Amino acid sequence: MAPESNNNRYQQQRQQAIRSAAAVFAEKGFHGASTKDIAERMGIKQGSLYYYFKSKEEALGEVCHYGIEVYVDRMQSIADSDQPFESKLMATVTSHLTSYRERNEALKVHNDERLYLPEDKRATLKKLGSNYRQQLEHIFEEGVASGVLRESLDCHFAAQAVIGMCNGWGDIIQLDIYDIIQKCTDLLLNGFRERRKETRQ
Amino acid sequence: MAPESNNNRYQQQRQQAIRSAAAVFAEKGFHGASTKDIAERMGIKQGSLYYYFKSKEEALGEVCHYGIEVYVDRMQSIADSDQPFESKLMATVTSHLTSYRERNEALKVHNDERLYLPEDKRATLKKLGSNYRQQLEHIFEEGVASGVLRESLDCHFAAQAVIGMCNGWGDIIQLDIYDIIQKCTDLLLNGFRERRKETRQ
Amino acid sequence: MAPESNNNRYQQQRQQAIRSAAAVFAEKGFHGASTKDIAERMGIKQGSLYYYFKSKEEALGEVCHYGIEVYVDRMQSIADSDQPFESKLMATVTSHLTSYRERNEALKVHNDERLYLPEDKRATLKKLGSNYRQQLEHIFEEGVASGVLRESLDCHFAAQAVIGMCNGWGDIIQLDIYDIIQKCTDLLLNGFRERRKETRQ
Amino acid sequence: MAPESNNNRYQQQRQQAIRSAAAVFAEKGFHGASTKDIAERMGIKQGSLYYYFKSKEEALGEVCHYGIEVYVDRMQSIADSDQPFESKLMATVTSHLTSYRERNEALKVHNDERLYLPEDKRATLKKLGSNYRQQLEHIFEEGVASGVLRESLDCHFAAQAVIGMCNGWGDIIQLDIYDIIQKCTDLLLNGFRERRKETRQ
DNA sequence: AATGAATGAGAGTTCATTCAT
DNA sequence: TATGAATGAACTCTCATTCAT
Repeated sequence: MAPESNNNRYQQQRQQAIRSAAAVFAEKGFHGASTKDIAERMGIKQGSLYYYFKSKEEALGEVCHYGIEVYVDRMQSIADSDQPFESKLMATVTSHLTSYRERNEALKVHNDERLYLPEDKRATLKKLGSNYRQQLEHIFEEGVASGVLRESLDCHFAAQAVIGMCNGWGDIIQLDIYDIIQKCTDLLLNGFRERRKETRQ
Repeated sequence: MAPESNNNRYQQQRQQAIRSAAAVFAEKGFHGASTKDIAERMGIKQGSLYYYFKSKEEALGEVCHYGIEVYVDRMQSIADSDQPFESKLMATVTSHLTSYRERNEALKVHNDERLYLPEDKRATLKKLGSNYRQQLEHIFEEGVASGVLRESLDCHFAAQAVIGMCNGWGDIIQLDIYDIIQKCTDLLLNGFRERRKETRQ
Repeated sequence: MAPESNNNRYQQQRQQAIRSAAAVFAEKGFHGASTKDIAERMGIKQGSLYYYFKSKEEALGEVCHYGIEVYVDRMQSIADSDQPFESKLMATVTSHLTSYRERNEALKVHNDERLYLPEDKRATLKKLGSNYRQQLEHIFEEGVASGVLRESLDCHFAAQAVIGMCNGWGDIIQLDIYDIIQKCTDLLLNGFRERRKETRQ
Repeated sequence: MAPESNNNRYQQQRQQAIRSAAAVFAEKGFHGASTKDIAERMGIKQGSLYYYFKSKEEALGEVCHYGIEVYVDRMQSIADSDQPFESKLMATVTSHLTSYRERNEALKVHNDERLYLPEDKRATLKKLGSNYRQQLEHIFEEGVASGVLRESLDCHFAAQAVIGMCNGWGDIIQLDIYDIIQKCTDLLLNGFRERRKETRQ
């Protein structure tokens, strides 16, 4: 039934389906959303959805994957680049915040609803996610090594804090994103305290 | 049928019901949880729940309210106190993180599931939440006024960032909470950057 | 939900449900019958059926069990009795044919639809069924030992043949059952019996 | 669209389709089997089945017909032959049991699933079936007339008994079929035969 | 001659809710 | 105060069937 090939029409429609599911799951949550909602948003009938997914759960899986993949890929290329620490940090924040904007729905679904996935799918996603956190940790370690960051920094904590803070802006999309990026980066580097003597750099 | 207020036994049982609902909603989400689940956790039968709530939605409302109320109250008393800024900040972080731990379930429900509430209930909760953020903003404003924080600080941003970062630790109950409090406060005040010349404290 | 106890009303209704399911499964087959059919025959609404069964499959299991239990019990008591072989044979045929009449529907369901049961339930029923066949075989062995039947008789074959022949009358309930019993017994007896000079009776 | 008859390739494919349907219906029952199952077994896609059948029900009709036709034809030629009674009986048992083996699936479907056919199709099949029974009855009548069987024999009963007994062996394909034929015939013969002084064989 | 895509009806199942007791 | 019983609406999912290509 479900063609494996590069059948173009099918793949396009399936992508459509994933985006529709993302939107609906983001709005109502996995259990709150019905397959009818998804199909309607896509402009097909409920039963037809099953031509593209073999279950609602599969749809959730696809959405989550779709939501996190770019997000992770970008971090990879940031980590691989050889900018100085400050640039990498800002690039990370930017990536995180703009990914959120572009694929907002799918990423939100990944963050909030992935727990309804079966164990094995969740494990796959988890690997992607840890990957992300580790890369970020590594960036911090480099920052410490290069002397930009304090010796005593708990890099694991730092990575988690960045992620948390960025996720906190998820809903508030209507703000000036570049302003927030700026301010976040500044906060992470310098904190809020009044700077004494001369300032850095 | 539903006794008016100060029948004591009734109020106790109702409180029980709210806590059970909190636990179940936190674990499975609002739509993923059934009234039977809630009743069972409470040790009564499904139908009997309706003696305490007139609908599942009402239960959600109560849980959310219960989840946020102490949280807000504490912020109030922190704001009203006259400690220096640094203390207030740490108190806030502490409050946020320990509220999360104590009423973890209800607070989690508030954060993740309140969107399923009808408009009016949601508005009430939102007011409480904004209240919280405003108080926090005000604390930052005092910090600026007292010279501890930089003149240029965007206090709205700052408040939001604190909330986001703290919320990011929600699931990670098994960590040393006082360590995290310490590190969060430090991050907010000083950032991660290597400190030059002399540091304060 | 489903009370275990000797709650009388519940048990009665459940029995009703089993009988309704038997009738409907017998008429339309397991897959051809719908839970709505069953509920309607019982005079309740479809959803209410699930108060008595947790799945359609469970209903099938109960019907099959109900169908075969008396059938097997009777064979037990025939085997345990100490009538001569001829009487036991006739009693068996009588039991088989009248069980079929009384619980016709449930027994038919057992014979035709039990393959849709999950492995474990089917195993339980199979044990009951083999039990039946073995008892019957044993009766034939006694017949041989007592000299009533020919030495060379394949008792396993004989038992199977009796069962097959009796089952063949399942649909044709409107006949004179005692006539058929008579004729079956006669057919079987004179086929298996050691041939003497002149015949008895 | 559907080509009229003697297009050869079409007829071959259609025959294929019938056999596939037989196999699938036999395994899962009419309602338990899907058109997709049938198509898959045939190596075509679901929708293409409708080039050969205009409905699933038509497929069932064809299978049932296919299942019973040889079965009946053989009985015809046995009845028409002029062997002695004993030979005809054994031929009948042999035919019944081996038809079952050869066309096992289609015949099984005829026996178990024909009830899902619409009234008129079922009537057609019933006529074929009665035909069979009547021919068999007639053979018994000849047996009585020729003095091989007892005067008092109920030939209708006898025919039914033979059919029942033979059908009882339907599932048990793995046995030595010639042994069963032998034993069945012996059982039947010596049961029905007029009892003489000495026995034959 | 065959297929991919879609459909609509109906299936089994769950569940919030009601209510007499 | 609590429950057993029932309900009806909604849900996920399956499937026979159609039809343009």
